[in-house]
Amino acid sequence: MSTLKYSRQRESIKEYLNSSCEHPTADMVYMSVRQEFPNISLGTVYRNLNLLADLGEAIKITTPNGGDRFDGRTAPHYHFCCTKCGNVIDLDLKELTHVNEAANEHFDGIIESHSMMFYGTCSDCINNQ
Amino acid sequence: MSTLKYSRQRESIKEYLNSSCEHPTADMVYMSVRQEFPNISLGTVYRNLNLLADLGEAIKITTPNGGDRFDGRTAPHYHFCCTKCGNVIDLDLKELTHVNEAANEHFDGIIESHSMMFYGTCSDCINNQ
DNA sequence: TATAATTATAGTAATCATTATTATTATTAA
DNA sequence: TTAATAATAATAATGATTACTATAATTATA
Repeated sequence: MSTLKYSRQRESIKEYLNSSCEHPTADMVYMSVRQEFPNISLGTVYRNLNLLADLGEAIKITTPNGGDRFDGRTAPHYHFCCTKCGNVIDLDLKELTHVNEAANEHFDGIIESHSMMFYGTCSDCINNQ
Repeated sequence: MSTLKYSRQRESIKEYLNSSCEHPTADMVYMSVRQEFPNISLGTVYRNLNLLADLGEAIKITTPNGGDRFDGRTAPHYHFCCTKCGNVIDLDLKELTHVNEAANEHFDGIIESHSMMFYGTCSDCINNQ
Protein backbone atom coordinates (compact mmCIF):
# COMPACT_ATOMS: atom_id res chain seq x y z
CA MET A 1 0.00 0.00 0.00
CA SER A 2 1.22 3.48 -0.77
CA THR A 3 1.34 6.32 1.73
CA LEU A 4 -0.55 9.51 1.15
CA LYS A 5 1.56 12.51 0.21
CA TYR A 6 0.50 16.09 0.71
CA SER A 7 -0.41 18.17 -2.30
CA ARG A 8 -1.40 21.82 -2.49
CA GLN A 9 -3.88 21.02 -5.23
CA ARG A 10 -5.72 18.51 -3.04
CA GLU A 11 -5.73 21.03 -0.18
CA SER A 12 -7.28 23.65 -2.43
CA ILE A 13 -9.90 21.20 -3.70
CA LYS A 14 -10.81 20.24 -0.12
CA GLU A 15 -11.00 23.89 0.89
CA TYR A 16 -13.32 24.72 -1.98
CA LEU A 17 -15.54 21.73 -1.23
CA ASN A 18 -15.89 22.81 2.38
CA SER A 19 -16.64 26.44 1.51
CA SER A 20 -19.19 25.65 -1.18
CA CYS A 21 -22.77 24.67 -0.58
CA GLU A 22 -23.70 24.09 -4.20
CA HIS A 23 -22.57 20.44 -4.36
CA PRO A 24 -20.25 21.08 -7.29
CA THR A 25 -19.52 18.72 -10.15
CA ALA A 26 -15.90 17.82 -10.91
CA ASP A 27 -15.96 20.44 -13.64
CA MET A 28 -17.21 23.14 -11.28
CA VAL A 29 -14.39 22.29 -8.86
CA TYR A 30 -11.96 22.42 -11.79
CA MET A 31 -13.15 25.89 -12.83
CA SER A 32 -12.83 27.24 -9.30
CA VAL A 33 -9.49 25.71 -8.33
CA ARG A 34 -8.01 26.91 -11.63
CA GLN A 35 -8.07 30.45 -10.23
CA GLU A 36 -5.40 29.38 -7.75
CA PHE A 37 -3.72 26.70 -9.92
CA PRO A 38 -4.15 27.73 -13.56
CA ASN A 39 -2.40 24.59 -14.80
CA ILE A 40 -4.30 22.07 -12.71
CA SER A 41 -5.58 19.16 -14.73
CA LEU A 42 -9.15 17.88 -14.72
CA GLY A 43 -7.74 14.42 -14.08
CA THR A 44 -6.13 15.69 -10.89
CA VAL A 45 -9.49 17.07 -9.78
CA TYR A 46 -11.22 13.74 -10.41
CA ARG A 47 -8.48 11.72 -8.74
CA ASN A 48 -8.56 13.86 -5.62
CA LEU A 49 -12.35 14.07 -5.39
CA ASN A 50 -12.55 10.28 -5.52
CA LEU A 51 -9.66 10.01 -3.06
CA LEU A 52 -11.39 12.35 -0.61
CA ALA A 53 -14.60 10.33 -0.99
CA ASP A 54 -12.66 7.12 -0.27
CA LEU A 55 -11.08 8.72 2.79
CA GLY A 56 -14.52 9.76 4.04
CA GLU A 57 -13.67 13.46 3.79
CA ALA A 58 -16.25 14.07 1.06
CA ILE A 59 -19.38 12.48 -0.32
CA LYS A 60 -20.05 11.59 -3.91
CA ILE A 61 -23.65 12.24 -4.92
CA THR A 62 -24.99 10.31 -7.89
CA THR A 63 -27.52 12.33 -9.89
CA PRO A 64 -29.66 11.37 -12.88
CA ASN A 65 -28.26 14.13 -15.13
CA GLY A 66 -25.06 16.03 -15.68
CA GLY A 67 -22.52 14.03 -13.76
CA ASP A 68 -21.79 13.24 -10.15
CA ARG A 69 -21.59 15.94 -7.53
CA PHE A 70 -19.41 16.26 -4.46
CA ASP A 71 -20.13 17.46 -0.95
CA GLY A 72 -17.64 18.42 1.75
CA ARG A 73 -20.31 18.04 4.43
CA THR A 74 -19.87 14.45 5.55
CA ALA A 75 -22.47 14.29 8.33
CA PRO A 76 -25.42 12.22 7.09
CA HIS A 77 -28.11 14.29 5.40
CA TYR A 78 -30.39 14.15 2.38
CA HIS A 79 -30.49 16.06 -0.87
CA PHE A 80 -32.98 17.56 -3.25
CA CYS A 81 -32.29 17.63 -7.00
CA CYS A 82 -34.29 20.04 -9.16
CA THR A 83 -35.69 18.31 -12.23
CA LYS A 84 -35.67 21.64 -14.11
CA CYS A 85 -32.16 23.02 -13.49
CA GLY A 86 -30.38 20.05 -11.92
CA ASN A 87 -29.16 21.95 -8.86
CA VAL A 88 -28.63 19.93 -5.70
CA ILE A 89 -29.74 21.41 -2.37
CA ASP A 90 -29.31 20.24 1.23
CA LEU A 91 -32.48 19.26 3.06
CA ASP A 92 -33.27 19.77 6.70
CA LEU A 93 -34.66 16.32 7.39
CA LYS A 94 -33.54 14.10 10.19
CA GLU A 95 -31.83 10.86 9.29
CA LEU A 96 -34.03 7.80 8.82
CA THR A 97 -32.26 5.48 11.21
CA HIS A 98 -34.46 2.38 11.14
CA VAL A 99 -34.90 1.87 7.39
CA ASN A 100 -31.68 -0.11 6.96
CA GLU A 101 -32.84 -2.72 9.47
CA ALA A 102 -36.37 -2.66 8.07
CA ALA A 103 -35.03 -3.24 4.56
CA ASN A 104 -32.78 -6.04 5.82
CA GLU A 105 -35.66 -8.00 7.34
CA HIS A 106 -36.72 -9.83 4.19
CA PHE A 107 -33.34 -9.54 2.48
CA ASP A 108 -30.68 -12.17 2.03
CA GLY A 109 -27.57 -9.99 2.00
CA ILE A 110 -26.19 -7.29 4.30
CA ILE A 111 -27.48 -3.74 4.05
CA GLU A 112 -25.06 -1.15 5.37
CA SER A 113 -26.34 2.19 4.19
CA HIS A 114 -28.80 4.03 2.03
CA SER A 115 -29.02 7.22 0.06
CA MET A 116 -32.16 9.14 -0.67
CA MET A 117 -32.71 11.81 -3.28
CA PHE A 118 -35.78 14.05 -3.46
CA TYR A 119 -37.03 15.48 -6.73
CA GLY A 120 -39.23 18.40 -7.72
CA THR A 121 -38.84 22.08 -8.60
CA CYS A 122 -36.54 24.45 -6.72
CA SER A 123 -37.68 27.93 -5.68
CA ASP A 124 -35.49 29.61 -8.31
CA CYS A 125 -37.16 27.64 -11.09
CA ILE A 126 -40.61 28.33 -9.66
CA ASN A 127 -39.96 32.09 -9.66
CA ASN A 128 -38.07 32.38 -12.95
CA GLN A 129 -40.44 30.38 -15.08
CA MET B 1 -46.55 16.70 -30.98
CA SER B 2 -45.98 13.39 -32.73
CA THR B 3 -48.17 10.33 -32.34
CA LEU B 4 -46.72 7.09 -31.11
CA LYS B 5 -46.34 4.39 -33.70
CA TYR B 6 -46.13 0.67 -32.94
CA SER B 7 -42.80 -1.07 -33.34
CA ARG B 8 -41.96 -4.76 -32.90
CA GLN B 9 -38.60 -3.80 -31.41
CA ARG B 10 -40.23 -1.72 -28.67
CA GLU B 11 -42.67 -4.52 -27.96
CA SER B 12 -39.80 -6.98 -27.55
CA ILE B 13 -37.91 -4.59 -25.25
CA LYS B 14 -41.00 -4.12 -23.11
CA GLU B 15 -41.57 -7.88 -22.96
CA TYR B 16 -38.01 -8.52 -21.86
CA LEU B 17 -38.18 -5.79 -19.22
CA ASN B 18 -41.35 -7.32 -17.77
CA SER B 19 -39.97 -10.85 -17.75
CA SER B 20 -36.62 -9.92 -16.19
CA CYS B 21 -36.01 -9.24 -12.52
CA GLU B 22 -32.35 -8.31 -12.83
CA HIS B 23 -32.92 -4.61 -13.58
CA PRO B 24 -30.94 -4.74 -16.80
CA THR B 25 -28.72 -2.01 -18.21
CA ALA B 26 -29.37 -0.79 -21.76
CA ASP B 27 -26.58 -3.06 -22.93
CA MET B 28 -28.11 -6.11 -21.23
CA VAL B 29 -31.42 -5.35 -22.95
CA TYR B 30 -29.55 -4.96 -26.23
CA MET B 31 -27.85 -8.36 -25.84
CA SER B 32 -31.14 -10.09 -25.08
CA VAL B 33 -33.36 -8.47 -27.72
CA ARG B 34 -30.69 -9.16 -30.34
CA GLN B 35 -31.67 -12.83 -30.17
CA GLU B 36 -35.00 -11.87 -31.73
CA PHE B 37 -33.79 -8.87 -33.76
CA PRO B 38 -30.15 -9.48 -34.70
CA ASN B 39 -29.88 -6.10 -36.42
CA ILE B 40 -31.39 -3.99 -33.66
CA SER B 41 -29.30 -0.96 -32.84
CA LEU B 42 -28.18 0.06 -29.36
CA GLY B 43 -29.58 3.52 -30.10
CA THR B 44 -33.00 1.98 -30.66
CA VAL B 45 -32.74 0.27 -27.29
CA TYR B 46 -31.82 3.51 -25.53
CA ARG B 47 -34.53 5.50 -27.30
CA ASN B 48 -37.22 3.00 -26.39
CA LEU B 49 -36.09 2.53 -22.82
CA ASN B 50 -36.24 6.27 -22.29
CA LEU B 51 -39.56 6.44 -24.10
CA LEU B 52 -41.03 3.72 -21.89
CA ALA B 53 -39.73 5.54 -18.84
CA ASP B 54 -41.35 8.78 -20.05
CA LEU B 55 -44.63 6.94 -20.64
CA GLY B 56 -44.49 5.52 -17.12
CA GLU B 57 -44.23 1.95 -18.39
CA ALA B 58 -40.73 1.48 -16.97
CA ILE B 59 -38.49 3.03 -14.36
CA LYS B 60 -34.97 4.29 -14.86
CA ILE B 61 -32.70 3.52 -11.91
CA THR B 62 -29.63 5.69 -11.47
CA THR B 63 -26.71 3.74 -10.00
CA PRO B 64 -23.24 4.86 -8.92
CA ASN B 65 -21.42 2.48 -11.29
CA GLY B 66 -21.87 0.89 -14.68
CA GLY B 67 -24.70 2.85 -16.18
CA ASP B 68 -28.40 3.27 -15.55
CA ARG B 69 -30.68 0.29 -15.11
CA PHE B 70 -34.30 -0.24 -16.12
CA ASP B 71 -37.20 -1.89 -14.37
CA GLY B 72 -40.51 -2.99 -15.87
CA ARG B 73 -42.10 -3.10 -12.45
CA THR B 74 -43.62 0.37 -12.11
CA ALA B 75 -45.31 0.05 -8.72
CA PRO B 76 -43.30 2.08 -6.18
CA HIS B 77 -40.61 0.03 -4.46
CA TYR B 78 -37.00 0.36 -3.34
CA HIS B 79 -33.77 -1.18 -4.53
CA PHE B 80 -30.56 -2.56 -3.16
CA CYS B 81 -27.30 -2.16 -5.08
CA CYS B 82 -24.40 -4.45 -4.20
CA THR B 83 -21.17 -2.49 -3.74
CA LYS B 84 -19.15 -5.57 -4.75
CA CYS B 85 -20.84 -6.76 -7.97
CA GLY B 86 -23.18 -3.87 -8.80
CA ASN B 87 -26.29 -6.03 -9.10
CA VAL B 88 -29.59 -4.36 -8.32
CA ILE B 89 -32.20 -6.28 -6.29
CA ASP B 90 -35.80 -5.48 -5.36
CA LEU B 91 -36.51 -4.91 -1.69
CA ASP B 92 -39.61 -5.87 0.24
CA LEU B 93 -40.04 -2.62 2.12
CA LYS B 94 -43.22 -0.63 2.25
CA GLU B 95 -43.23 2.81 0.68
CA LEU B 96 -42.26 5.75 2.88
CA THR B 97 -45.27 7.93 2.27
CA HIS B 98 -44.68 10.86 4.61
CA VAL B 99 -41.07 11.72 3.85
CA ASN B 100 -41.89 13.98 0.92
CA GLU B 101 -44.02 16.21 3.12
CA ALA B 102 -41.50 16.03 5.97
CA ALA B 103 -38.71 17.07 3.59
CA ASN B 104 -40.86 19.89 2.22
CA GLU B 105 -41.43 21.46 5.64
CA HIS B 106 -38.25 23.50 5.79
CA PHE B 107 -37.79 23.66 2.03
CA ASP B 108 -38.48 26.54 -0.33
CA GLY B 109 -39.36 24.61 -3.49
CA ILE B 110 -41.81 21.83 -4.31
CA ILE B 111 -40.88 18.24 -3.56
CA GLU B 112 -42.76 15.72 -5.67
CA SER B 113 -40.98 12.41 -5.25
CA HIS B 114 -37.98 10.63 -3.88
CA SER B 115 -35.83 7.66 -4.68
CA MET B 116 -33.92 5.60 -2.18
CA MET B 117 -31.09 3.18 -2.83
CA PHE B 118 -29.69 0.76 -0.26
CA TYR B 119 -26.08 -0.38 -0.34
CA GLY B 120 -24.16 -3.31 1.07
CA THR B 121 -23.17 -6.85 0.05
CA CYS B 122 -25.54 -9.25 -1.71
CA SER B 123 -25.81 -12.89 -0.66
CA ASP B 124 -23.97 -14.11 -3.77
CA CYS B 125 -20.97 -11.95 -2.95
CA ILE B 126 -21.05 -13.03 0.70
CA ASN B 127 -20.96 -16.71 -0.31
CA ASN B 128 -18.52 -16.50 -3.21
CA GLN B 129 -15.86 -14.45 -1.47
C1' DT C 1 21.10 20.05 4.01
C1' DA C 2 21.72 17.12 -0.12
C1' DT C 3 20.20 13.09 -2.18
C1' DA C 4 17.33 9.24 -2.95
C1' DA C 5 12.82 7.25 -3.03
C1' DT C 6 8.25 7.66 -4.12
C1' DT C 7 3.87 9.86 -4.75
C1' DA C 8 1.31 13.56 -7.33
C1' DT C 9 0.84 16.30 -11.20
C1' DA C 10 -0.06 18.07 -16.07
C1' DG C 11 -1.06 16.94 -20.39
C1' DT C 12 -3.00 13.89 -23.25
C1' DA C 13 -5.17 9.78 -25.01
C1' DA C 14 -8.51 6.33 -24.26
C1' DT C 15 -12.81 4.47 -22.53
C1' DC C 16 -17.59 4.06 -21.41
C1' DA C 17 -22.35 5.41 -21.48
C1' DT C 18 -25.42 7.92 -23.96
C1' DT C 19 -27.35 10.98 -27.53
C1' DA C 20 -27.60 12.98 -32.27
C1' DT C 21 -27.76 12.46 -37.32
C1' DT C 22 -29.51 10.60 -41.52
C1' DA C 23 -30.92 7.70 -45.16
C1' DT C 24 -34.01 3.80 -45.29
C1' DT C 25 -37.87 0.96 -43.61
C1' DA C 26 -42.18 0.05 -41.17
C1' DT C 27 -46.54 1.58 -39.63
C1' DT C 28 -50.70 4.07 -40.02
C1' DA C 29 -53.96 7.22 -42.19
C1' DA C 30 -56.35 8.79 -46.21
C1' DT D 1 -52.74 1.86 -52.82
C1' DT D 2 -50.65 5.60 -51.90
C1' DA D 3 -49.14 9.28 -49.04
C1' DA D 4 -47.65 10.84 -44.64
C1' DT D 5 -44.94 10.17 -40.86
C1' DA D 6 -42.75 7.79 -37.15
C1' DA D 7 -39.14 4.17 -36.19
C1' DT D 8 -35.14 1.91 -37.40
C1' DA D 9 -30.08 0.70 -38.34
C1' DA D 10 -25.79 2.36 -38.80
C1' DT D 11 -22.77 5.55 -37.56
C1' DA D 12 -20.82 9.76 -35.75
C1' DA D 13 -20.62 12.80 -31.95
C1' DT D 14 -20.82 14.07 -27.19
C1' DG D 15 -19.97 14.24 -22.23
C1' DA D 16 -18.18 12.29 -18.13
C1' DT D 17 -14.60 9.80 -16.36
C1' DT D 18 -10.38 7.03 -16.23
C1' DA D 19 -5.71 5.53 -17.85
C1' DC D 20 -1.03 6.58 -19.26
C1' DT D 21 3.47 8.69 -18.88
C1' DA D 22 7.13 11.87 -18.42
C1' DT D 23 8.07 15.52 -15.14
C1' DA D 24 7.61 17.89 -10.69
C1' DA D 25 6.72 18.00 -5.78
C1' DT D 26 6.91 15.91 -1.37
C1' DT D 27 8.93 13.09 2.11
C1' DA D 28 12.46 10.06 4.06
C1' DT D 29 17.17 9.27 4.83
C1' DA D 30 22.12 9.77 4.92
